[in-house]
Amino acid sequence: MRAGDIPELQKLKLFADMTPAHFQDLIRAAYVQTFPPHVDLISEGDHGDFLHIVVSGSVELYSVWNHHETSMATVRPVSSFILAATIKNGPYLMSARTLEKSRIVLLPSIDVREIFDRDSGFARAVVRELANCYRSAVKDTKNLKLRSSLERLANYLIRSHMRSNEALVFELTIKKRRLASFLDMTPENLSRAIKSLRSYGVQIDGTRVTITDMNALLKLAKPSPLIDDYST
Amino acid sequence: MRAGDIPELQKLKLFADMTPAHFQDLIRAAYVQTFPPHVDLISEGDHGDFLHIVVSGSVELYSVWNHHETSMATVRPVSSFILAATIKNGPYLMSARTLEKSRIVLLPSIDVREIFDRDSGFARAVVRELANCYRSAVKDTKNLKLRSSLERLANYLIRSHMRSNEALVFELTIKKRRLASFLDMTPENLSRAIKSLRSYGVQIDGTRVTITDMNALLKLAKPSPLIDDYST
DNA sequence: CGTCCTTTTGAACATTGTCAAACACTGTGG
DNA sequence: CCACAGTGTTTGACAATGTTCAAAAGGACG
Repeated sequence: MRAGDIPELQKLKLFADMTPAHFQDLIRAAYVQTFPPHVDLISEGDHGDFLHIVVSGSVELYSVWNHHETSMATVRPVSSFILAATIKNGPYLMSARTLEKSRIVLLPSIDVREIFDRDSGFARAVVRELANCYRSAVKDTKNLKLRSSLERLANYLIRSHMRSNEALVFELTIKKRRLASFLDMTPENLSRAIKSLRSYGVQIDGTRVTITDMNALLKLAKPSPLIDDYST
Repeated sequence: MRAGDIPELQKLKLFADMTPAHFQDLIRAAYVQTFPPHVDLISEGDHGDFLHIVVSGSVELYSVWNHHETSMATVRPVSSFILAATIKNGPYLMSARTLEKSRIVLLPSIDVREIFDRDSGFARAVVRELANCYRSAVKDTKNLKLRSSLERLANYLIRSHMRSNEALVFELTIKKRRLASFLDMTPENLSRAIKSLRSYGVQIDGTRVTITDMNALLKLAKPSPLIDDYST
């Protein structure tokens, strides 16, 4: 692969501060692949031989234990995933599958670790990225432990609202089934929670969300920059 | 502060790979302080001006939202905490308080960031540390989402058992109240869960845990290296 | 138009949380 | 050394929350 092949890669902050020569080295052995929807990319427990980057489409990170499955996150372009396993040269802690047709760049972990040792700009970018990942994960834990499922749903909607330029009408970007799992609820429980939100000025019809009383919703959700991520 | 003042610091993998000169620079402006039990060290939302290192005693990391508090982790010697906030120069996501009389080293964040930029050995160590923190946090989330409270307790006991050299009789190192919060249960619920574990060959009397049927406990807990940390 | 999948609804059930009270443990001061 | 206060833990009754199972309703797509 060459530097110009995937211009989207340049958008990644992870690669912004490295020397062009090292960037070349990094992507020389990389390759891009387009996957159909619902294809397993990696499986937890496997060894992390590649750093993955979603160039288009979207990828679900999920985990399984004792026949239960839970949705951990959705990765959207342009972002890398499982950086920690790559750097640590350890097993993946999460599985990943495509949600839709997706283009994925695969960077051999060994090259990532090698360039990481040689290029201090890249090393710093890796640190920033890992610090962000860690802080997101801490926020996830707080969200789960400190809030009820109704409060988690309310905050999820507020985050979605922020990401859609504060529109009061917007579309859910994931299926309700997966949203339920992401919020640690059953689909039935989510369905009922959605009904309960009507008394807080939220209408959800199919995938279309309409917020009619933001104050009531905020009063319930009590969003906090120390728990909720308004970036991404 | 001088390099020889706190020999315990040398034990930290975080400082193992840096040049002695940079280590000197890093700890020059640092200071050690001994705190009584139950003293607040940092408060979430505050700005991260110091990297903290527990030299002796122990520290609880906890979080608060909407008048609820939850215990996030216990930091034992010799470990740093809130490295991510230091590196990111961002607000703390968790509060910290001493659990007992504790000696804490305080390293000015600005120095940590400066040496981080100059010393690539240190930078790599920071990356390793953050990657570990992130992976621990992911495991926490999986533990919370995939397991029931009884299963979390069972796995907590198995981890404690491993840490006490696989002894079948050992002491709980934290008060049940905090353990409950850490496991995301109420004290009452924990108390009942402990009783339920009797049918899985676990007796808990005060702080003394006795495992009489490890097979039964393992069958319930189904521990996994992809969720449980047997290190620390 | 069916078929498959998701979502919704209802009812029974399980789990967990809340509140109040009893009990146990710890350390203090008399 | 004991009485006692203060804290932490346990227990019981009950309420709230969340899950399971079964079935119906709605959508997507060949």
